[in-house]
Amino acid sequence: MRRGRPWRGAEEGEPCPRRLRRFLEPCLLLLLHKRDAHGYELAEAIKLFGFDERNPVDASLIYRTLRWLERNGMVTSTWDTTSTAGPARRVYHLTQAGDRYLAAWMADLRETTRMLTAFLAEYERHMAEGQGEYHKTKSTQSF
Amino acid sequence: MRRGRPWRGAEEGEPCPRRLRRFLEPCLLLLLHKRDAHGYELAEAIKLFGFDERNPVDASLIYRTLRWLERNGMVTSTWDTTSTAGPARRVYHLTQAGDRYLAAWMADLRETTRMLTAFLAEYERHMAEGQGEYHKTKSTQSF
DNA sequence: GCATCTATTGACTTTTTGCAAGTAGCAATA
DNA sequence: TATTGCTACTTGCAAAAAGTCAATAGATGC
Repeated sequence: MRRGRPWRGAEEGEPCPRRLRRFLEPCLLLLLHKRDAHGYELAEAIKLFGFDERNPVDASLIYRTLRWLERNGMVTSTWDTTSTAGPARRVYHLTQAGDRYLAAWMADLRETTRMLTAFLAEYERHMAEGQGEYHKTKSTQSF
Repeated sequence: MRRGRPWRGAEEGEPCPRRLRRFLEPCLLLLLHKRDAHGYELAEAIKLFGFDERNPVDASLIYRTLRWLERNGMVTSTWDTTSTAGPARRVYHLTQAGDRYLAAWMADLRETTRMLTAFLAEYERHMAEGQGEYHKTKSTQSF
């Protein structure tokens, strides 16, 4: 699988690639809310959530996250040895705790979206007001 | 200043407190786009962006981020010794590179918001469809 | 036999954040 | 004038999160 590229700082004037901390958790949980699945499969499906070629996730991070979710009772797993091809697969299953955890994550992400939207609006408002120029207001003024 | 509380994992069924990686950068840059300011002042103003009592940022992170921005040419700083009260203040000033960096951050945050909104919509869609129940679809179905 | 795809794991490193302590100037007040 | 409190900034260390890389291994097709 493709690997995540490192961020070389501000050299190219590019900000750190947008990433929400632990965002893989709600992604995996939502997929498992739909149906049971194994890691490799989830690694493919996760691309639908914006983890494509331009923003890849390392497979090991997916597996690690799944094991963390299991250790914390959010999912359970069983080995599927009747696989059609390749080695055995660890198939994950969402628990009730995982279901609640997902709901809490979603509430949190809604809040994050609200906050982000407000932040972006504030930026637009400020830029519209000052025609994109900076350090133009007196330093005694409040923000 | 108040400190950020640690996250004790999934024990309480709570997700990791919403945080965008390095989100302090665009926050500080936007404030400095408005006018020059020193760290302590920025630490107060940043609360407007959702860093309040429930979601505090450690002051040291603010100062560290400012020094990082300076090392990378996004801001410059000078000492203000004519302060009305307390010790000298390091006053930060946005550079043109910082201005561009902020613009790149904003483009990135807009993209993040789009992605997040799509993710939330997909969750709602799925929940509306299945009445909130999970593991109900056949494992042969795609996601 | 060898390459390729499927599938998972573990070790190591770096980045980012959290936490604590330290320094220090100035002002009010007891 | 000693103490407290607010302003203001810095540093070191630890922990959390993420990135990097390599290894293992079954199955299939050439």
